Amino acid sequence: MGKEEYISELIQKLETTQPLGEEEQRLLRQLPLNIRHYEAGQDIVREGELAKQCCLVIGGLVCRYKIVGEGQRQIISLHLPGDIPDIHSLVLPRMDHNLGTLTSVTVGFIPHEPVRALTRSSFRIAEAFWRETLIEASIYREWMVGIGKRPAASRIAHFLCEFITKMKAIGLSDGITCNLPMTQTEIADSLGLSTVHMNKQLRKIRETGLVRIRASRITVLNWSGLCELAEFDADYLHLREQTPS
Amino acid sequence: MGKEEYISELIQKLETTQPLGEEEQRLLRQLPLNIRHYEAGQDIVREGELAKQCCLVIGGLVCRYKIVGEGQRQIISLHLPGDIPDIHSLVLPRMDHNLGTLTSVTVGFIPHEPVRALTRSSFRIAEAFWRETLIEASIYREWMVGIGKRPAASRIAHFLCEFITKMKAIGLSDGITCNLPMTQTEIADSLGLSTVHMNKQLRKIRETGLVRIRASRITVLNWSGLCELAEFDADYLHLREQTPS
DNA sequence: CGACATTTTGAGTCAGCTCAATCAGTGTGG
DNA sequence: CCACACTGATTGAGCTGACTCAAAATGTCG
Repeated sequence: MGKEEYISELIQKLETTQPLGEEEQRLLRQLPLNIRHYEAGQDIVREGELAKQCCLVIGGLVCRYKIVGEGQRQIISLHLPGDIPDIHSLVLPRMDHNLGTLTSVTVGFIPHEPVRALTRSSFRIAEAFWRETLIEASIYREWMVGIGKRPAASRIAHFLCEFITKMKAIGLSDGITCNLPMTQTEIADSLGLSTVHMNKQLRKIRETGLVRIRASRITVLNWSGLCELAEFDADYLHLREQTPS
Repeated sequence: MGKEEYISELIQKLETTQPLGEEEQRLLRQLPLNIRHYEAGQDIVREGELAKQCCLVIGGLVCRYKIVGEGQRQIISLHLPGDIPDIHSLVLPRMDHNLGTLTSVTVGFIPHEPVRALTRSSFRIAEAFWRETLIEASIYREWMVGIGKRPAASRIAHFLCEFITKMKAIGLSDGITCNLPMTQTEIADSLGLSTVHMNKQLRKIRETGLVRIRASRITVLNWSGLCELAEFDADYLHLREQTPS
C-alpha cells in the first residue's frame, strides 16, 4: 500500500458522513505524509506539547487519554484508520491530553501548514474537518451520558455497539463480528469502571447470549437485544448509512 | 441594549480565545438577530429537530442535556451570554440532544444562511467558530474525566472553578465571587451525582472553608485550596488570559 | 518450558444511591 | 400581617453497585 492508499482511508472516513467532490479529493491526495510506526502502549503526542503537525491513523488503534489523580487513566476516545485525531491542533496547537497507541500502529504525520492552506482555500474541506471534530464532540456527549448515568452492563454494551458500528462504517467489520484489540483494563478505563467490575459485568452480558467474545474477537449474536441493553441509537454518530445488520 | 450590543457579547466571547480583526467584527455585526425570551425550565431546541437557525445566548444560563433511561437527565454543558451553543447545527443540522434554559433567558436566533455565508467568505470567522466548538469539546473531555475518575467532592470543586473562570472571562465575575443560578439538583445532573450526595459533599466543602455559598451567590475564600481539591488547571479552557485572582 | 500479561474469581469495604422526612425561603391571596 | 402552597435545601437511615486487595487460572510467546 502506497501513500496514495493512505489518503484514501482518510477520504473514505470523511465520506462516511458526507461525500466529497472530485476536486476536494484531488487536493487531499496532495498532502505530504511522513510515515511512522509505533508499538502498542506508546505515546504519539503528549499533553502540553505545541503541535506543528497532525497525524493520520493508517493502521491500528489509537486512543486519546488523560491522567488524573494518582495516575488513573481515563480514555476519552478511540481512533480507527482514516481518523486524524489531532486535527484540532491546527486551531488549538497546545495539547490538553495525550494520544497513545493501543496496538502497534502506523501513522502518517502531516505538517500543519499544507493542511491549513487547504482549509483556507477550500471551505468544503474546512467544513469536512470541522464536521469530523463535531461528530467527535457528539461521541463525547454520548460517552459522558454513559459514564454519568448508565449502569456498568449498559455502558459496556453501548461501547460494543459503537465500536462495531464505527468499524463497519470504514469497512473493517460486517456489523456482526469484528476485532476488538483492547484489554479489559483498557475498556474499563474508557468506561470509568474498575477492571474487576468490568470483567464481572462482561461475563453477565456474555451469559445472556447477546455476544460472544473469544480473545480479541467479538461476535454479536443478538444485535437488537444488545442495542436494547445499551440504549444504543446510532444517530449521534451522524453516519450516512445506518446501523449494522 | 440594542442588537448591536448583543453581537458585542458574541465578539467578546470569541475574543476570550483569540482577537478578531476589524473586518471580521464588522461582518459579524451585520448578522440578523431574532430576539426571543424564555422562562426557566423551557426547551429552546429539542433532540431530533432539523435546525435552520442557531441561537446566540444574550442573557441567562442555557444548558445542553440528554435524557437517558427512566427519564434521568445528564446535563452536558452550560452556556453563558455570548455563546452560540448550537453553532454546530450549521454543519450537522440534526440535533442529537436538547438545549434548555436554567434561568429566564434571552436569545437571538440567527438563520443559518447568513452565518454559513460568513464562514465561507471569511476563513478567520470560520476558524473562530471552529475554535469555539473545539474548546467546547475540550471541556467535554474534562467533564468526562471528572465524571469517570474524580470523587464527588473534587468534581464539585472542579465545577465551581470552571464556572467562575468562565464567568470571569466574559466579565461577569471578578474571579472571587459570582452568581451561580442553578439548583443543587441541576448541578448534580451535570456531575452525574444524586442530589442528596451532592448536597452532603457540598456541605463538606463548605465546612473546609474553601467557599461560601449563600442562595445563588458563591464566594471563593481560598482559590488555591479549591483548585487543589479540584485538580483544576484552566489550560483546557484555552483562554488568552489565565485563571482568576 | 518458563516468564509475563491478561482474565477470572472470591471476599470484604465503601462511596454514592434511594427513600422518606423535615426545614427554610419565597410568593400569593385574603 | 398571617396562612397556605410550593420549590429547594438538608438530614437520617438503610442499601447496593462498584471498588480494592489478593490470588488463582489461563493464555501467549520466545
